[in-house]
Amino acid sequence: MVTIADVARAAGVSISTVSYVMSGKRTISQETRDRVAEAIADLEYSPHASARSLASRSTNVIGLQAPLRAGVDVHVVMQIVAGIVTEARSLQYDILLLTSDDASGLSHAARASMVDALLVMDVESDDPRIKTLEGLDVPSVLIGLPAGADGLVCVDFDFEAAGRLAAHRLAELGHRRVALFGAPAEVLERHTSYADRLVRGFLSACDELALVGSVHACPTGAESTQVVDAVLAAEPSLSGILIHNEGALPHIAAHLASSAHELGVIALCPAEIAQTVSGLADSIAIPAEGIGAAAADALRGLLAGEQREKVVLLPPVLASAGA
Amino acid sequence: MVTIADVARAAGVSISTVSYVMSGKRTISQETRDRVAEAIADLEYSPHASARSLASRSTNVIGLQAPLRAGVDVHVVMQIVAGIVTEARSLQYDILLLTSDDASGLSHAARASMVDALLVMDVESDDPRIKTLEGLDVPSVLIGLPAGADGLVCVDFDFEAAGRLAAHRLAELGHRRVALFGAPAEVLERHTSYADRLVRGFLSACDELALVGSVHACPTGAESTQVVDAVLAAEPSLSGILIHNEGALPHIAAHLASSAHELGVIALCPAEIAQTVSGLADSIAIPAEGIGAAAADALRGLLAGEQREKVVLLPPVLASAGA
DNA sequence: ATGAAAGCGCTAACAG
DNA sequence: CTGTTAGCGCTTTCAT
Repeated sequence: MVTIADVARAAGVSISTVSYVMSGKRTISQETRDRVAEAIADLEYSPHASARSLASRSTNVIGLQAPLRAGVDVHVVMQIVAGIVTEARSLQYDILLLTSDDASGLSHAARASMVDALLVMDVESDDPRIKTLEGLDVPSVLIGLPAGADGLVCVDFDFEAAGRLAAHRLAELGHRRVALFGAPAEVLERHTSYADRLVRGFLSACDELALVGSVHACPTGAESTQVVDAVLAAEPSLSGILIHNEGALPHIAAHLASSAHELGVIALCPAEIAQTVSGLADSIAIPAEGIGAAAADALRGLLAGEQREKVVLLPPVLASAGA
Repeated sequence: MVTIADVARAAGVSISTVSYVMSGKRTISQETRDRVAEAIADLEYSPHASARSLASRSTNVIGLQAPLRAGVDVHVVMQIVAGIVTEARSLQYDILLLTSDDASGLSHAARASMVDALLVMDVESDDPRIKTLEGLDVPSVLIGLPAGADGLVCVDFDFEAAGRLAAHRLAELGHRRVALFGAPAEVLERHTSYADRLVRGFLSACDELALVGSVHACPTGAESTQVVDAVLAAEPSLSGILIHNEGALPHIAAHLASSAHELGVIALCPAEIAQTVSGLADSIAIPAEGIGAAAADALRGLLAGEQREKVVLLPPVLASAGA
């Protein structure tokens, strides 16, 4: 392997000069800088990451805990990760995908100095990882907005506002009886932060608007249409619905299109998903990639020691459906 | 931070003893081992990953290049990654998600000694990363089966056999004119390894069976039904199809269910996806998580210096559709 | 503007 | 069975 000593020798300078050329932390004569740069290029030198982080006490790596389990909307997760990765690359950070998804995985990564910061996805309303994170000496950002994370930076889409927005829009379209078809039961039962907040926003707005609103867990896939049919059977005057479930959306949309019911449908999902479905009244886009980018940027801010707001919520925007 | 010296002091032994207790590379008396273990637990010691890898010349990290771009089947990608992560955890490896998706990202990770091995997904039939990988001194595994990767270990689902299997099954069901509705055009145009192989297997089997077979790129979403309609219009006697496109599958299935055409449909997708769709004749499961696990295991084999076959292809299995 | 050298925390000889 | 110590490759004081 090529070491900094090889580069120094090739360039006819000392080791520290090579180091300073790379870091820019010292003024170096143009001539020397060129010779070093040339040697680096010639030898295809890349500094040994571990040696560097041992000496500098920083890794340029962000630890990421991402949900790979079932029930989550995979497009959303992938896009958030893509956003994180893209932003991280521009900041010269790499992403360590933690292979353990509990609190101990986080503290291990931190104590072993594997990461400069931690990014935690799929946060539950009352998440045990929160107190662990608060006790660590590496900065962290949550994607989600759990209860009692006062000390931590949280970034997410504003699902509560999205729920309210959807209810308002349904009311505006003249619907009086409305329903939210949401995440699969396992996600709701875990009290995943975003699902809880969406429900809260939707129902509270229904209350204020004197709408009759209900919430239904919704399985992924064709089964979802049975849930919809059951709800419609029980409440025939239901006329407007909000769907927050990627996997169910196309099935429900197709089902309603070929059925007698005239339902106003709002979809809450990434814009690209909404585009692939026809028959929607409106949609509210989940800016998934933006969430990831915002989270990575918040982390950059923390790492740079900036003073930041603790909570960043991306606002929902109503879009008329393409069809 | 807690260092090995702290542990040694607390346990009343030398630092090398602590090191050997952790690695098990030396026989240590039970008593000493217990004292050290206790000190480690008390102090919540985790060895500094960089210091360890600098000294030991290994990182216990696998570098992963995963496709986060559009067009790929996100479920498949997520499940493959989940398989990799799960297997990696059991092997005590972490996953570094490389934020650059080109050849230079691979050689950088290798030269900087950031990883012990590389795992590359979304391989194209003639992929520029192949010769880069061959020149590196870290072992690597490709997920895919490109042309001319003679020196490299490749793991994948046997898409060619799957294409043949589907054609045989369609023939068996009595269809004479068949079509493959495959990945989006951008994926086919990139000559992604799996898409190429599926086409090859499907068409060659059609040939042998004297079926009239055709292949059609297929957009994701409701638009896909237009492609199907267009093909059916041009070839009304088409009676059997193979769908290899997660994002199009539910739309096409729903569309055909409410249309006059009586088509035999085989889906090629993860089993969980097939389950969510009704109206399928049969399905062939893509064992996505298994691919990831097999790839990680192949890497483990390489790292352990085992003699291994260069190509591992998971065989396709026909499943009657749940509905 | 440049060098020399002292660590960073650990592993693995080498020495009992 | 255990301890001492020389590196691993780099960053960063001190020097000059």
